Amino acid sequence: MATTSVRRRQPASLELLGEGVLDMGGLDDKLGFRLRFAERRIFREIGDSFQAYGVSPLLYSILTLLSVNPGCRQAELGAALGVHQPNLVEKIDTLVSRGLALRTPDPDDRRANTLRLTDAGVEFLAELDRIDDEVIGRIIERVGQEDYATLIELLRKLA
Amino acid sequence: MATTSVRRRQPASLELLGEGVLDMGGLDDKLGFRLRFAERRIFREIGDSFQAYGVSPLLYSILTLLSVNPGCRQAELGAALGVHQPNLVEKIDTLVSRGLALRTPDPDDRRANTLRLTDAGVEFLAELDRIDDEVIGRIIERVGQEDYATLIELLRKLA
DNA sequence: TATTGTTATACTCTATAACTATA
DNA sequence: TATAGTTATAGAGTATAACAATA
Repeated sequence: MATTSVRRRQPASLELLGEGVLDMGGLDDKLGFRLRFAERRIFREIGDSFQAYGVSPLLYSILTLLSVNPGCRQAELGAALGVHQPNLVEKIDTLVSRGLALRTPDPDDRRANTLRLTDAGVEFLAELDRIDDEVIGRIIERVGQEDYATLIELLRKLA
Repeated sequence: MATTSVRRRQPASLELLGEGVLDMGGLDDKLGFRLRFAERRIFREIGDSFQAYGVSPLLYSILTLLSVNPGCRQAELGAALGVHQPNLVEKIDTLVSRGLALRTPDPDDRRANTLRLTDAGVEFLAELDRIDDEVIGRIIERVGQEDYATLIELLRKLA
């Protein structure tokens, strides 16, 4: 056990190290730590690709669900994504103000809104899907098709 | 303690649904989505258990590294954890103000501080470790020892 | 010049209480 | 009473620029 600190210089780009600087004390074998690192890595890859379009991973997932569930309500969207309603309002506002989605009062229940993509939204999502496919393709290339599928299966089992 | 009827005025715990409400349009087969769900689930389990101690998963990881690397610098800690230095300052402040860690000027380099746990910090971490073991034990029980190990291995490969 | 720690700032995601207008 | 959406607010975690002291 190290009684004095290991003198390592280099601050260096955070994303490249993570480990190798200090004794990780078993931390790097823990599920929480590995999940955090993996999520950051993947979200950075996807997020960087989406950044030019002003879209976060969450916004992309909202667009995806709206495209498959036209006319759904905000409450349903929030439940499906695991996002609290108050946090969804601003996201929908963004999509509406950018002309990508419509928020229409539900005639059957005047408390509710129904959501759907505009034509511009459909087109926009198609472009994002193309980019997402590229990114995922690179990831699969890196870890292999089989491990990729196993990983998704295990993550599903976990949560 | 929850035997009395708990009045649920709120959206009925988002964490239990996630899917099953809408057509997920393949979103639930995507790595980013699954990582987000899994990380939230695990961090909630760990975070809930730590909440009574006023400790977040990140703070726990800091305590762990300090215990194994006494005398390390803030820059080293940040690099090992993938946390930018400005974001680390407040965390260290917290630990110091709670009497769990010491921030001592490095006599060899007067720009730097060296960090180490106090006796109270060591004791505190031991208690947190005990709780963490319990939580991880439950998770392993849920997914099985083999899948748990595979998952960590694949996450490491991914990031 | 470069690095350590720091301040300030901002953005994303998440969380809860409380309001409104309906139901 | 309960629900759908909203407002306001708060807390994590993460990101960059810039500064003082030191190397």
